Amino acid sequence: MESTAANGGGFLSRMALNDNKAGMEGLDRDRINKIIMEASKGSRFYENEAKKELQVNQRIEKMMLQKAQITEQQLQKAHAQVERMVYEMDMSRDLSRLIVHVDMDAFYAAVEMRDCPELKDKPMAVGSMSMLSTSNYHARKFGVRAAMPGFIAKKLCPNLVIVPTNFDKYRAVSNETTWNRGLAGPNPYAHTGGAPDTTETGDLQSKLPEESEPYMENLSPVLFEDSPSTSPSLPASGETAAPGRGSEVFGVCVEEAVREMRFRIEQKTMLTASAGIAPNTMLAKVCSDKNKPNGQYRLPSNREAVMDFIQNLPVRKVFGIGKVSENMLGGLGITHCAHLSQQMALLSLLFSETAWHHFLRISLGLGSTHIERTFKEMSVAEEQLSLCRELCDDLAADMKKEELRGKTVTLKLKNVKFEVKTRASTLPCAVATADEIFAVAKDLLKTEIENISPQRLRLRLMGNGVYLAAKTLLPLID
DNA sequence: CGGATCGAC
DNA sequence: CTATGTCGATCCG
Repeated sequence: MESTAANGGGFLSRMALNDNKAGMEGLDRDRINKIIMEASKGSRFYENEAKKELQVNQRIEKMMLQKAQITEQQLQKAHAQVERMVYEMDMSRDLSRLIVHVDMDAFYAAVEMRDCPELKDKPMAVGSMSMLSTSNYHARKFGVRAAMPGFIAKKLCPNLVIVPTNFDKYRAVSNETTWNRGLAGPNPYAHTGGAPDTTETGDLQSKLPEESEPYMENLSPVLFEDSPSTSPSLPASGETAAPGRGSEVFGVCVEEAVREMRFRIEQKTMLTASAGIAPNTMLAKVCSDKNKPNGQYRLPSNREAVMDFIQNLPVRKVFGIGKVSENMLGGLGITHCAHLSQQMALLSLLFSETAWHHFLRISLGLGSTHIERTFKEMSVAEEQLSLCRELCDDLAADMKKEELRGKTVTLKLKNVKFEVKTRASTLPCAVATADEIFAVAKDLLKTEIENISPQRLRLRLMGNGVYLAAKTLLPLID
C-alpha cells in the first residue's frame, strides 16, 4: 500500500502545527514544523502518532477504492435522494432565532497577564514543560499554542515564559462572568417576551477554546484554552443564548446588546471576550472566531448570507470536524463547505448515515437553534418547577412544528456534583401540548425532590432536559 | 455492552 | 536532562 501520507519533508502531518486558531496567521510554518518534528522524532508519542496516521491513511485508501467502484447509476440515485433531503432541510430552516456565542480571549493566559503586568509584553503560555493549556497572542506568533508540550514551545520560542495553571483563579473569574449572578445589574437584554432565551455564556463559565474558558467544578485539570464553544459538561462554554427573536431587543440592535455584554465582562474582569451572532449555534460559534480577539461578528439571519458564509468556510472550522474527518474529506478534494454540497451524493455513499447527514446540515449552514441552560445552582423547588414549565413550553412548540407527539416524557437532571440522571414516564396515549407534558414532567421532578428530602435537590443544569424519547414519537395526525 | 476512535478543550 | 492530557460522545463489533 502506497502511503498517501501528505508529507514531503518526512514528517507526520498530524504532528505539524495546527494553525486553525486565531492569532496563527502568517507565521513561518516550515520553520515551525521543522522544529516540532525534530523535537518529536523518535519519542514514543511520535511513534504512536505515526501509527495513527498510517491507520488514517489506510482508511482513506479504502475509501478511495470504494469510490472507484461506485457506478454512475448509484451516484445518480444518491443524487436524487440528496436533492430531496436538501429541499426538505432547507424548508425547515429556522432563521427566527439569534444565537450569541461569547468566548473569552486566550482565557488562562489573559488572567495571568492581568495579574502580572510583567508578562504583558512577553510571549507566555499557561501550563508546564509537558503540556500547555494556552498561550498569549504574542507567543502564538512563534507557533506556540494550546495542547503543545512546553519543551517544544521553548524550542520555538526560547524566551517563552511558562506560568503554571491556577485553576481556582480561573474558576473564580469564570463565576464572575456567568450571566445569572456574575454580571448582575439590570440586564435589559436578558429576556425577550415570553421566551426567555437567555443563557449564560458558557464561556464564561466553562471552558475555553481559542481562547479558553475556564473550567467548572469538576475540574479535571485540563485545560486547553482556545476555542470557544460549548463545553460538554457545562454546556455553556461559549454560548449564550439569544436575546430574542428578531434583531431588535428593547429598541437596541443585537450588535449593541452584545457589545454591551462584552463591555460589562471587560469592566468586571478586565479581560476581553469575542462574540459571534448568528441564527444558530453552529454558525455563532464559527462567527465568534472571526474577529477574535476582542471583536464580534454578526451573520445576518437570511438564507443568502448564511449560504454565502458557509461556502467559503474551511470544513475544519466546523465544530465536530477534527483532524481525521478533515483528512478523510481532503482525500476527496473537499476542503471547504462549498465542496461539501457539491459532493454530497458521493459522501452519502461513502460515509455512515449519521456522518453524511451531519455534513449535509453543515453544508446548508444549519445548526441548533435551542440552547441548554446552565445555572450556577438551582435549589429552590419553585424555580426548578417554573424552569421545567418553560422547557415544556419550548418542547411543545418544537413538537408542534414537527407535527409530532410522544408517549414517553423524559426528565434529565444534572446536580451540583455533575451527576446526570434521567427519569422517564411512559403514558397510555401520546401527548403533545405543554400542559400535558408538564403534568408528567412535574410529577417526575417532584418525585426527585421528595426522594432526596429533607435535603434539597441541588441542580446544576436542567435543559435539553425535558424531552420525549425518539422512539415513541408519533405523527400528530394518524 | 465494552473498547476503540474522534473531537473538544 | 526529560518531557505529549482528560473528558464525553459516538462508533463498531
